[in-house]
Amino acid sequence: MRFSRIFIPTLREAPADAEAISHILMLRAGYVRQLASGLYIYLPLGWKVMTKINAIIKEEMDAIGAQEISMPVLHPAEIWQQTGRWYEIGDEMFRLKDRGDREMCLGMTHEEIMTWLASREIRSYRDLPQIWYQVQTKLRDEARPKSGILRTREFIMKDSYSFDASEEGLAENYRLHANAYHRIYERCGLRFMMVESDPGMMGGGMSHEFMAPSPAGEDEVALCDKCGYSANVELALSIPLKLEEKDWERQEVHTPEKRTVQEVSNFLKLPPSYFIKSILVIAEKGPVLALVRGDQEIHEKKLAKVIGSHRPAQKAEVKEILGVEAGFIGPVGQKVRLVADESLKEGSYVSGANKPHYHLRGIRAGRDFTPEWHDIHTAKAGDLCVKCGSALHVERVIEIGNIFKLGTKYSTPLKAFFLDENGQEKPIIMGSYGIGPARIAAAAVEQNNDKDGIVWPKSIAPFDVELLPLNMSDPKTIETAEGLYTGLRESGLDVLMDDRNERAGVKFKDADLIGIPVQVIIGEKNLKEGLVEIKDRRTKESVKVKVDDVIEKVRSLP
RNA sequence: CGGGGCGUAGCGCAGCUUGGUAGCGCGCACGGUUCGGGACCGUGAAGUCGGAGGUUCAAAUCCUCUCGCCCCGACCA
Repeated sequence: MRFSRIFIPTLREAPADAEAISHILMLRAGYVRQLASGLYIYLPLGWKVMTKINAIIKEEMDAIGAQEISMPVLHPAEIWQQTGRWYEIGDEMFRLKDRGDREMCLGMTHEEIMTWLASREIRSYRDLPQIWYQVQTKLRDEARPKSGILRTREFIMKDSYSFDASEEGLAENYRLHANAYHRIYERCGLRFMMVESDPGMMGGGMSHEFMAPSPAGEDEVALCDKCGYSANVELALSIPLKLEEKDWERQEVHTPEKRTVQEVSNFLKLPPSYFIKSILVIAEKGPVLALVRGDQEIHEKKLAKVIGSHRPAQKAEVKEILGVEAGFIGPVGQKVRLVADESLKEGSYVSGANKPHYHLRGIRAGRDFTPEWHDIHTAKAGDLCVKCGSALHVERVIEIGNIFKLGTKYSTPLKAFFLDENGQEKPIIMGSYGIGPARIAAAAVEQNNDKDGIVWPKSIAPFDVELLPLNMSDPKTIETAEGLYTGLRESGLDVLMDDRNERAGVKFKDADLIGIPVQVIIGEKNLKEGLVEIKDRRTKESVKVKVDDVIEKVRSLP
């Protein structure tokens, strides 16, 4: 492709509302433009990248026997009502009515529709297993779209669904998908990891997420270098560091106006870890007092798994329910439901005395209060691994894919049954598996850039090579560039030639911004000796080679 | 949904406090000089100042409402 004929609107300055590096660079380099919040246009370069990523995904899906199909984006409400998700999912689902006043929605995922298809077409164990997939647009009315194409309201997703007669079959398809995903991300040149994750509203059993480390990510994972334990912090288990045992008598201490753990900690000259943080929340079934060690944070999702959805209590509610103002509350003597983090099982602690301006020192679980025990603290760096006991670290990541074992969550309500060898009717056992190609692209940019722009991994770069004839008024330069342009293309490479009548500096700047991995620089002086320069975008190192050797040299690059 | 910020030419911004003919840089068009890391000179086109209402002789500027976008949080198949 000739630069003069492809639309690449590069910008010298980034639009002020872009913050994430990938967002800034993709705007500046002319890959994408924003239509509205969470809605993006892919320009020619951006779409080429997406096409390459999708091609890799499709190859690997086909390789595990998955079959590509295509489903509508517009769905009748009825099917979603049958699984209950029509009611469970809130504002995130785009809903509308057709001219006949029938309720419809825009597809945010396709478990329902895939299962509907299976329910009509699959009758026998002989029809199983199946893997169906599509690369198709999803719509979700996100509460807060952000970071350019990382979180949008409309996005392309590769979603696949497995259908099996047995749990063993599901396990095999789950494993096949995990392997395929590894290959996909490797081929896309990403640093990534697979971690345990919370199935959330997808339901079903096991699930894993594929995560690309990046400060731009929205998730955090806890990792153990020693044994390989890795999990989203939403469910990561960890053991907070043990405390030196205190041999306190149970005793009230006067703590005037000292309310927060930090204030009392400073006042009593005791580390926060010797305190019990008591937080009152209001769940659907009533108030719950949640307890964690003073140096820990409660993880809302972990707590929600125990007590259901909940909200923090307001100050007036604390006074009314616990009989004491916030700041001096504690578990001892309270009648409300107590849910405590397991790290509090042992040891002697300080908590609020349920009496204004007093705290209680020397309280022990089991003797002074009896809570339900759960892991409700947020795993943090330095905590110990529950599997091997060595220190965990925590990393910020971009979620680039996930895999779920669904079991019969969708097949049962949608009556997707098959007859087994014995003529018994059974629900199909399902899995679902998603990849966001735009997130792969964004993660690739987040992980591969420098002060001058993007440095694409070779496999997903919009072009393989960029030719830079520097002086377009020099006939010899043009002749050489045209020759190489034809030759490189004939050798199977995708070539961008900057044939614009621009100064060298402009071409260099744009080439670095756009980030094509290999640059072939055709300058007048080198040409007099029959040489051109081949430059690596990542290292900025270049070698001079004879014009005749360029094609072979470029093709031999890793 | 809660908190914060911002809407002035394609992009980046100034002007608003203290109301009085809408500006700067980049980009864009044309002419000339230049030509290996975002050139220079000259000429020029381009803006309902997000929108509506109000105050005023007069509103980008003051007031009210509203829409949009970004960030933090909540939420997130």
